[in-house]
Amino acid sequence: MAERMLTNREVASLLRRIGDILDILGEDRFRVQAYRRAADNIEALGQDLADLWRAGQLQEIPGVGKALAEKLDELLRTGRLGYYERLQAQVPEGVVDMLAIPEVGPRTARLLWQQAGLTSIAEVKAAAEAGKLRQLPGLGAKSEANILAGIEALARRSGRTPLGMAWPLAQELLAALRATAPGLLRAEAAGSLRRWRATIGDLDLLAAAQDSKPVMAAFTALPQVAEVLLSGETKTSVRTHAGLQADLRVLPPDRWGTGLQYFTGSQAHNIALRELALKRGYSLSEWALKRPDGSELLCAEEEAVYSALGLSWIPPELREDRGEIEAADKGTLPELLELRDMRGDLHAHSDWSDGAASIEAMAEAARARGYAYLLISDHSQGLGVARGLTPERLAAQRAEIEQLNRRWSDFRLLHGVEVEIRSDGTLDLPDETLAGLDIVIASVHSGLRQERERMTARVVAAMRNPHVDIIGHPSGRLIGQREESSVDLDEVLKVAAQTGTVLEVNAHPSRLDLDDVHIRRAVEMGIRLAINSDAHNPGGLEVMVYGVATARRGWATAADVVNTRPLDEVMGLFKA
DNA sequence: GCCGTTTTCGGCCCGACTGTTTTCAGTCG
Repeated sequence: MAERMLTNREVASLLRRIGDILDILGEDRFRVQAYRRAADNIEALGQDLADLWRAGQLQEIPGVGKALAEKLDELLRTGRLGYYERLQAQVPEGVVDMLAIPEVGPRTARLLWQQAGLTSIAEVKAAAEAGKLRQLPGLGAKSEANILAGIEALARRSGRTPLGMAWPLAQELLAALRATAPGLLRAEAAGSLRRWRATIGDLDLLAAAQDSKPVMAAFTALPQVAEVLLSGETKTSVRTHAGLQADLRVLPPDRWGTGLQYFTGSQAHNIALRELALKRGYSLSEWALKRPDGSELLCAEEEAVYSALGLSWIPPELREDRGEIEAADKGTLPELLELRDMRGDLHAHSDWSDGAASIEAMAEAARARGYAYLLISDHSQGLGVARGLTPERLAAQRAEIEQLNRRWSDFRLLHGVEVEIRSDGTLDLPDETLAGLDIVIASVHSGLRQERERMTARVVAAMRNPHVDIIGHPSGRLIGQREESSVDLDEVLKVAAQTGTVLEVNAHPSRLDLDDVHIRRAVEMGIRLAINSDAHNPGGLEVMVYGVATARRGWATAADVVNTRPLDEVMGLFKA
């Protein structure tokens, strides 16, 4: 067995790398796609690939057949893959890296390598600057400039943008477009924004108008636009001053349904849906459902697209080709959780620790949202930077909360704490203190770089403490800033299923932790979730919408989430 | 490479846009 079991992500990235090399070598594109598809599905597992391997169930993963199962077996058994190593010997690493340059695909990378002898992005840049690329067959001065611009964009780009930053930007662009574009009938965000993915590549916007030209003109004239990247009759791409790329597609209103369906994606969902359409006698594109005789079935609404294919409408959050089409076909899609199902928030801070507002202000903000309860869960003593609370200050805080609770008949403050899970796995407050609180969240904030076994043991120890009710932001990731800790979430889920510990879906857009993939696995395992804002000021409660969307991406229903329940049920749940 | 209520062989989504082309290849989503 390998010294250290490879993570799903590491395996997926190796498979993608194989796909890239095969692509550059000019292999059959469906073989290339097979590696990429398998990589996606392994990343979407939510449980350790190694577990499936031990159970002999690798081929149950969609897109993994006999050949890939054999390769995965070798990889998991030995930590190496001979096939990959032989491929690596054929194409220099720097050539594979060139695929990351916008405008450079497999054919161009191969051309740059074999015809010009370039083997790294740096060499391509130097050659472009020296005007040597334009001499290559099929490339001209414009291509050379585009490649150079692509390399610069690559260096500038910091990867995908967190949902919490992209969403407001998209709304701003849409509002500006609605205000200025002549003849605009509808305009909405599509793409990964509409699917509420945790991170966004480009902003995908869709508009309906009889005449696209004035809409395109208004779009490129928006003050947010820094540069027009490409513009055609139905599609325009721009770079905004914020650095994000935004794509606008314009369609006539009677084709809005197929257009929105197409532009929402995901690509994998669209491919699977279009394959199904072919089986059911249609060719599906953004323009229409086309019958074999060439006649078109136009769909002004998205529901009509799915129903024409015999499917129930699929919520955008589920459109990742992870079984949603089969479920829609059988009529077994889950009734997803809605924002309005949320009756309270079980993670909020006040100015007793590192929050910015009084308990009273936080309570009134929660009441204004229509909540029936709010858990005040300030940090514990060990987190010095957050002015964490000692047992004595917690007792004083309890008195204030009891005082405030006399005020309302329709709302209740709950008293809790977000207790530190210390490096050795012990908790930062004594059991007798924890026993006196309504709900205890246990979280890791320090020692995040511990190795996997120790980190996992810490969290598991906390879960086994009978006073701990919820594990806060279980993976510790900060999107775009910090990878998740080394904690073995697979093990955490297994223990949660035993102990009944609730796992948090931290709704802050920089966390979204648990992520969608592990939420889905938790739901399958019957683990209860709490979707919490982790608010540090009254406005912070508003991030709940991101947490709900992430839970929806994990196929969660209201029944899976404890803070959809009324106060008495919640209290009963945590007392037990 | 995978996959199968039309197939175990022969399929594998579909279209927009650009650049370098005289009709199409490459890239992207």
